[in-house]
Amino acid sequence: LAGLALLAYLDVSAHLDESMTVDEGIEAARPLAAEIKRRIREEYGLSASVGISSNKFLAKLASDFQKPDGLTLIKDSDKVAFLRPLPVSAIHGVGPVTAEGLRTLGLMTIGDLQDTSQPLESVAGSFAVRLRERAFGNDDRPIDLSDERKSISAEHTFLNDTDARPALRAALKKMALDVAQTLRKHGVGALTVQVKVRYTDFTTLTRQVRLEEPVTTDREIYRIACHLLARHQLVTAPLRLIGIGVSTLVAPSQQQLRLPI
DNA sequence: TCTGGGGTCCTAGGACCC
DNA sequence: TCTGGGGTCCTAGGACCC
Repeated sequence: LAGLALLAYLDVSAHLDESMTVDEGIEAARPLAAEIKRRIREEYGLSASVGISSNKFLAKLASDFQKPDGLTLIKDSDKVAFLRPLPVSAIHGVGPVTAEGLRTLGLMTIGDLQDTSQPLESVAGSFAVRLRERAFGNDDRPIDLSDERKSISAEHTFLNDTDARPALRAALKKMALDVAQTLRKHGVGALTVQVKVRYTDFTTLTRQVRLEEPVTTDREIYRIACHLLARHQLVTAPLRLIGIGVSTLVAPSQQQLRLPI
């Protein structure tokens, strides 16, 4: 049976008494969390892990803490100590590359991050500022309620690497159709079309083009994808993967406005 | 995870404009 | 003709997340 994981954030701060301290507010949310867990079990027969804290970063960390069926609170007064022993990779946004970069600076745990005065820009770029904030449990990201899509894509990895044109065309047509259907579902067109290829040695290239008018149909997307592949001569060796993506999503009927002069 | 698929965000260089 | 600087758009690639 396949697993399915869902994550949701709930901002209940507006329902708390103004006079409460942050820690009192976190504690006050406990009955609500217990009720949510109870109803998920009752209505869906599923367990859920809930984390309660003062921001999204800590709430997610808390929900991961006691994985199956947990309910974890991280109080503001405890957060710095709670974070100290955790590896830097526990911070959302720190993957293998950043973790290795931090390791070369001698920084393995979040506690190391709290204690260091070294500049972190060399390994984390503009993320360095947020990285230091997270190390102390600070995070001011709001809950994002918009469901706006920035891009839509489809890709296919072949069982056996291929440069056979019929196989590539068939894959491109299917992906163009998938992308066009998603565009239609969201009621948008795309001003940018991208192709992606990956070769046997895992080298991956992308090429894109910016259009004057948004595309909406699978035929247009397919045609532009073929054009990009040809123009940049991307199919000179067998492909392991081929993909199509669209971005710069706009209203489909958008017309170029002309000023009457 | 010797590597699947669909996303977001960031960076850096070049073109182009003022 | 070369000199500056700043801003925006486009393109390509990479890190990261789920």
